[in-house]
Amino acid sequence: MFKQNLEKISYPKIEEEILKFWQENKIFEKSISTRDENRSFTFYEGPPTANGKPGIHHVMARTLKDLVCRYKTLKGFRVERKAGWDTHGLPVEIEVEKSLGIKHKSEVIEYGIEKYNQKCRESVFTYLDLWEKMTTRMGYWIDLDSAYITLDNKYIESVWWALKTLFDKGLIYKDYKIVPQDPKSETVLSSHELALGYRETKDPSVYVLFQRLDADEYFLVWTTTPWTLISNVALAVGPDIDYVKIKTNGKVLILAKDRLSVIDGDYEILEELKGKDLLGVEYEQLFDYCDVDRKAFYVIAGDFVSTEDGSGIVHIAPAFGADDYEVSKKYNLPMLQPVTRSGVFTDEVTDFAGQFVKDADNGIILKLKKEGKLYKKETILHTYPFSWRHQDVPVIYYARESWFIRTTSVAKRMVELNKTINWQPPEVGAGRFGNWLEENKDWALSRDRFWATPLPIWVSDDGDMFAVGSIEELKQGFIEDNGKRISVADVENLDLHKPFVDKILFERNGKIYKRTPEVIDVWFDSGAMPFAQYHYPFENKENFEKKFFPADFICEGIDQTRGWFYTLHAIATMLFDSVAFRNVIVNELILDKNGMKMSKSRGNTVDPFDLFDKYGADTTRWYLVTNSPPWRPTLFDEEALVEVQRKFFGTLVNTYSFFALYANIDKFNFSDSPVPYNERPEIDRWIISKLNALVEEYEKQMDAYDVTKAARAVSDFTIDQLSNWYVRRSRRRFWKSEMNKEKLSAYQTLYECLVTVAKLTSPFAPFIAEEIYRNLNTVTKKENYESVHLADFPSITYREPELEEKMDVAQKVVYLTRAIRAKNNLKVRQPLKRMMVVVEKDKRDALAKMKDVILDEVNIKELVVLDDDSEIVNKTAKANFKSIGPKFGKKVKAVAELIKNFGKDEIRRIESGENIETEIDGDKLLISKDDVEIMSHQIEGWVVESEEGVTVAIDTELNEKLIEEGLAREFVNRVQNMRKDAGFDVTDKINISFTGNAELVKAIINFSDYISNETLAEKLISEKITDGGFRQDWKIGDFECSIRIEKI
RNA sequence: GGGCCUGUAGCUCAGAUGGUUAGAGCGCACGCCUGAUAAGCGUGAGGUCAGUAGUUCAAUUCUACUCAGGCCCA
Repeated sequence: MFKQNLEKISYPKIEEEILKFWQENKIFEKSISTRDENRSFTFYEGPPTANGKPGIHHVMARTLKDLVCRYKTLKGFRVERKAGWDTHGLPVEIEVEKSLGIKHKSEVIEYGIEKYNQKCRESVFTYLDLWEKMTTRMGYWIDLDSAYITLDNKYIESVWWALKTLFDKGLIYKDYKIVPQDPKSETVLSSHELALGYRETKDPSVYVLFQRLDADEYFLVWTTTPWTLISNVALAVGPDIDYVKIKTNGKVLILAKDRLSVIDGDYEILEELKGKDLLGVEYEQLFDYCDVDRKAFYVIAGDFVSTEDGSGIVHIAPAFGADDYEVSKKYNLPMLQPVTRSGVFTDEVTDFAGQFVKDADNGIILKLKKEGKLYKKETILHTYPFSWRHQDVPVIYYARESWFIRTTSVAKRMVELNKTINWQPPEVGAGRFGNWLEENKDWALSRDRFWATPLPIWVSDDGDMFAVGSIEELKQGFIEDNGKRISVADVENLDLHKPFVDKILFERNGKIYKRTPEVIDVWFDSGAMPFAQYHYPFENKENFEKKFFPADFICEGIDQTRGWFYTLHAIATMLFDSVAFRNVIVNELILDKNGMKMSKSRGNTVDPFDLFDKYGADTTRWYLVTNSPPWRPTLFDEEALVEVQRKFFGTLVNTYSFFALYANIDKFNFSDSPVPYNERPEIDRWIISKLNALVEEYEKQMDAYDVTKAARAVSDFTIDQLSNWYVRRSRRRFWKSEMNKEKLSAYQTLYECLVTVAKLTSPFAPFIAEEIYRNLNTVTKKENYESVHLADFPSITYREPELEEKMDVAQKVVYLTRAIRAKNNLKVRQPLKRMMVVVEKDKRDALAKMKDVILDEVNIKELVVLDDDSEIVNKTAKANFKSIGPKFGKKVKAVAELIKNFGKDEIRRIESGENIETEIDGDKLLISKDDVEIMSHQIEGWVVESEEGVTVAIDTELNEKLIEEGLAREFVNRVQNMRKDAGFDVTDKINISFTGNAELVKAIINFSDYISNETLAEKLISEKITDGGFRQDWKIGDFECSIRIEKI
């Protein structure tokens, strides 16, 4: 027996059962182990940080990942996929700091790094349970048991191997760089971290006067960071920019000519000069807190100087700006940095010592004003980065010694390799990611924090250094305990984190080497996952090189462009001169219904678990994939989920239920051999052909990673073709009591459609697909798979394109006919005498063949295919612009008008292939057949409807017989409704008694065979209705009528 | 300020190598159909295809600019 009443079970409940089934029967494991080892499809899981709650956008990314992997499995690939967790880094530390009430980095040291890192380690797994639950519940198949975890020694060892390799290649170096840093955590921010904090803010915008040493003149200089003025060492001008010397308010000022608009009040231009004329001019130090050890305080050239804002003269503070630092190296300028790492002025700056630099702005401006060095002060609104973890803490650009990876040395290669990656959507790869690579800057690798992979570089007092690339090498080091050296090899439970690794020393050539204290950017951890997840090169060397690298497919959110996508790509390029991934789907954000970003503070987030409980994971997954392409921002709308469930899943399940209901009645179990396709009725061949067309389309889209189109195609087929046409049209064949070849063919056909649709649906909605597949296959045992996810992708078995086209025509005619009936208030139950169809010649044959389908569908007795040159067809002509456009150019409009006015005669001539000669503006023109579209819109005296070359007309005249038949149909309809209301089974036989007026009774009697047959009535008696049975009163047309039915 | 994307019906989305009737679903109104369907079908109302300019015989489609939204980068 096929399982029945599927439509009455809740989706979440089915899903729970399927989950149990998968688990108990290890279906996921089998979906890998049963696939050929030599046909691997490699997928990389981007490790989420498990210390935050999973949200709906994670469901989106995971759905995409899962469905591609499941699809590839269907296609016979072996898709091994390991889960992974990102466990290091500042986000983890921030959480721990919060819980410990730590506000500043120094407090961590007081608290104890060992204890602190232990807390970090513990906190990482706070949400792991939730993540695993979500992963399992949504049906995301990934190996959670063998998940890679970035804090594991093995993982770190692989990362160290990578770092040592880069170090030995000379790609890691130490330098000053101006880096954005979070003054609160005293930590350098990576560009991706920095990006999180940009927001609009008000800052002072001040114009400052720098006095020339050689003249009583002033340079007018603009800045939005007054606190950096204390560290000023030079002024930069654009050598080719025009400057002016002006007299205003009794002072002589120098500024760019294009910036004169910043001058308040009247001025007089004294002199015009080029920037290069100013080079070398010395000026008086603005504030004298700091001494310099080199020549400073003069005008230099800077190519970054613009006249878009400010005064065209840029103040240079090498410690606090990237451009500043670059240019200062060129001129060998001193660097003044009277600011601590936490953004506070040092004692040197006596007036502002201990003040946070941004807070000192006002005081500095006041001092300038007092000393007459301020020209004017305004406030500007601009975007400025703030710390992404500490609200209202502005990022400070600061010169720090840092370790860098020389990614610029492979920048070109990265660009080249990127061109071989298939990005979905392509513009992210070519545009966003490509541009980022073009502008590549060296990767700031080090972080002065605690909970991360330690940088494995050991340095001696004289600056000699080496990198350690394995635990084996580390064992050559020692630690000191009470003055005794203990070899690392003898240490139990090695932990490759701080503070332990900091205790390890090496002695080489009589020198002692100590580890540099920094840890590394967590993004290096995740970028190293292709090899680190397999502990390469210490283990799995062969498999890695053969199978696990590079990935065939990855998928993450757009926010990973500069994050994981970049680090994967950069590391793979540097280490293996290869891409890290061949195909990538980039998914966009999920916004709320109103297009707002979802965030905890807005309270508009969606809890995935709620959705799973309410609608099921399948519905959620299907919705996310089909609503809009994943690489477009999705506006999340819960009501649309309801619709998805009703429309697609409802229809699919009902189609299955229909099949199950009748297959059980007929004891169909597919034990007979299949009826050859070419022996099946037309409608069966048609749906099988359509089904195969769907498989083709699906495969094409999936292989192009356009998963939305693939899923939409499945949905359209299921709803429009399978359910609303095939099943509806074929219902009667299933009702028939006797089993014959024709009926067998119907069962086999519908069965095949359901199994195939289940397979195509399975990557997207793995639960319901499993349910349907198993319900079918367990009974028939047609395939030897215990799960749809172990099955093979359907192969193309049968196509009959001409038949598909024919049915298209028939469907079009039916739709038009129904439109006429609707417009003229002619119920479909009322049979009509005749319809006429006018079509183009090449479709006439198709139409004739589809006659029966059409007539049955629209309840009309006769179909006349009309010759379109028949007298009663009225034709009009229309210009074919595609043809006349290129031919007649400017005369198009006149020609079109001419064609529109063609009469019967011209149309006939054109149709017979004759050219029509005409004259416009004195030029002779020839209008040929291709230039004209002939339409047969009207048939004289008939109601018509037409569309794209098909015109349908129906004869609305009724006769007595037709009216009687209409009444009989109405009667059947009432009886059927009663059967349903009475709760009779579809196979129950009944007796009917009825009363009504003479006309109705006559109709019923005349059509009694038809009525009995339709309603499974043994007796159909016109009599006074007595008590008993199930009775209802009806109005049929204008007639009253009472009906009683009883089960026999 | 720069880069990329988006703007089509009240809402969510299709589509168009440039061609004269721009589609679907939801919602609304009316009607139909129902022996699987808490379904389905039809009709109707609803669109200056964001705006402006240009190229062209012809632009919603191509180009430029503008506006609005989003993301990324400064």
